[in-house]
Amino acid sequence: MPAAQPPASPDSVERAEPTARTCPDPAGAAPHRAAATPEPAGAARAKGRPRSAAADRAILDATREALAELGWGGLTMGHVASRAGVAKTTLYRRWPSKNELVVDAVATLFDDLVMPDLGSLRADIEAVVAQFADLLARPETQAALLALFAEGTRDRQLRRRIRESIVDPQKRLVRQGRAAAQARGELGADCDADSAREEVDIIFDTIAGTVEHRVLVSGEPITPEWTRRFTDLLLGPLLAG
Amino acid sequence: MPAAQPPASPDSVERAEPTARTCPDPAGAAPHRAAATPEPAGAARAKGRPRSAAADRAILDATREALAELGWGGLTMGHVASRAGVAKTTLYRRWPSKNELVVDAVATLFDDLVMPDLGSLRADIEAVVAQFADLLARPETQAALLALFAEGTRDRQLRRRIRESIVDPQKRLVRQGRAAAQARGELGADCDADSAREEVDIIFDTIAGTVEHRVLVSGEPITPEWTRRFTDLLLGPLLAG
DNA sequence: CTGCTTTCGCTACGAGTCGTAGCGTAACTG
DNA sequence: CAGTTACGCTACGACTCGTAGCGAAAGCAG
Repeated sequence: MPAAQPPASPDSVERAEPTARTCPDPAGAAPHRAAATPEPAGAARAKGRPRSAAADRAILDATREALAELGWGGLTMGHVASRAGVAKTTLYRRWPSKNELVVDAVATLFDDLVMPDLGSLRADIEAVVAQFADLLARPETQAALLALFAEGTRDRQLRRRIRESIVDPQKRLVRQGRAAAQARGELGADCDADSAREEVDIIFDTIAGTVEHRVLVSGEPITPEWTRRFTDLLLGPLLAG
Repeated sequence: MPAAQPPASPDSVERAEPTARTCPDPAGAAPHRAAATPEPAGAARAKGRPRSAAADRAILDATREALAELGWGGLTMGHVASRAGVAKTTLYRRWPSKNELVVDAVATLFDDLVMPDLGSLRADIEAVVAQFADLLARPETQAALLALFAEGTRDRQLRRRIRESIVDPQKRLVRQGRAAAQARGELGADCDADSAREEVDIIFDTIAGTVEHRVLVSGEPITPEWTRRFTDLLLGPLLAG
């Protein structure tokens, strides 16, 4: 017996303002295709009915909600579609699979992290660690992050997408913190660009990896006391070098 | 049309020596049951046909092979069963789901990690990091570890099982390294037990989390140069404190 | 206004997996 | 011997996947 789909009032997301462009892939969701079209880039082709920006937002919101409620394993494309008031085919027109959809849905959560510049390197590090811990405490993040990383170990394309959308942008926090500390005189100037980038990478992997492991694997909370001890670990050689 | 199962010679794993006890759960695979049986523990009830230890090994081996070839998402219970030359029901009699099966299949891989005692804390740390990096380079480990951690964020029972079988046992490496360094005089004696345990925890989370993040998320290799710099990070406050 | 193009909601489909049940048989104990 | 448990095998309903086809809607060029 068919008719599994509820009425769901299909007009609920139609006819909305086409303002915010959180659109995942304006030129088609096929990044693995190697420039088959003649025109190189840009050239916003406005032919035919445009894609509903409201549907984009409804889908991404529904994805985050479903992640929080059902977790990674419970999240299905059909579920997201009906929750967003959208047909399943509409999802597949924009994202090739669950993985890419969740990357876009979760990436925005990480944009809220900021480098506060509190006047000392220690205070800045502790503040960022606390922010990251709060982010990892959210159910959407918990459900999505490690599962995405796991999928990324098998799918190079996906891993690249995760890095570009979620991981690498956060390295700005380390760079900003270093710059602020250098301006204060807490840290010396960079010797050369390569060495500086390697140091940023190692500090980033250490902070991100350690906090993730503490929260998501060991399952223990990030207390101010823990943050202080962890910051001790980072500050020792940093201030010395 | 049925007959999807190949002949597979069902006797291939039957009639084998019941020696090695890598058996996952001798008292039944229901750890969530709260001691319903009258007898408290032990009391090896040997009634009826005993479970085939050879089947246990065949299943765990097949699980590791399938993980390496197909990854976490490609691993199905039916696939493991036919690869092990065993009925699917036999799997479900021992493990309630894929998650628990993979925990047992992967746990043994981590037992190979050893604390070498090379004469200095730095050499010991670098050796353990290199071992861990090698372990994380194996496809079975890559496919399983992060996926298990991800599932564990939703399933408390599973997370406990992961910690008890895979994660926590490796803390011995940190304890052994500390003890060796203390014997050499590189480190001072412990003040109290609580403080020592917290320090072991934080060092463990830092090493495990950072190396995992570097290899599995950033996807960059663990070079001797990287290991040296990372060890610098750990040694600074350790030797000072 | 009339075509032309693309998106949309909806339905339907084959393929695959899940976890369970039932059956007859095998293995081991007392 | 009877009693008990594990095993291989088959079959099942429920579910998800990703795709195809349809008619209708929403834009743009003329």
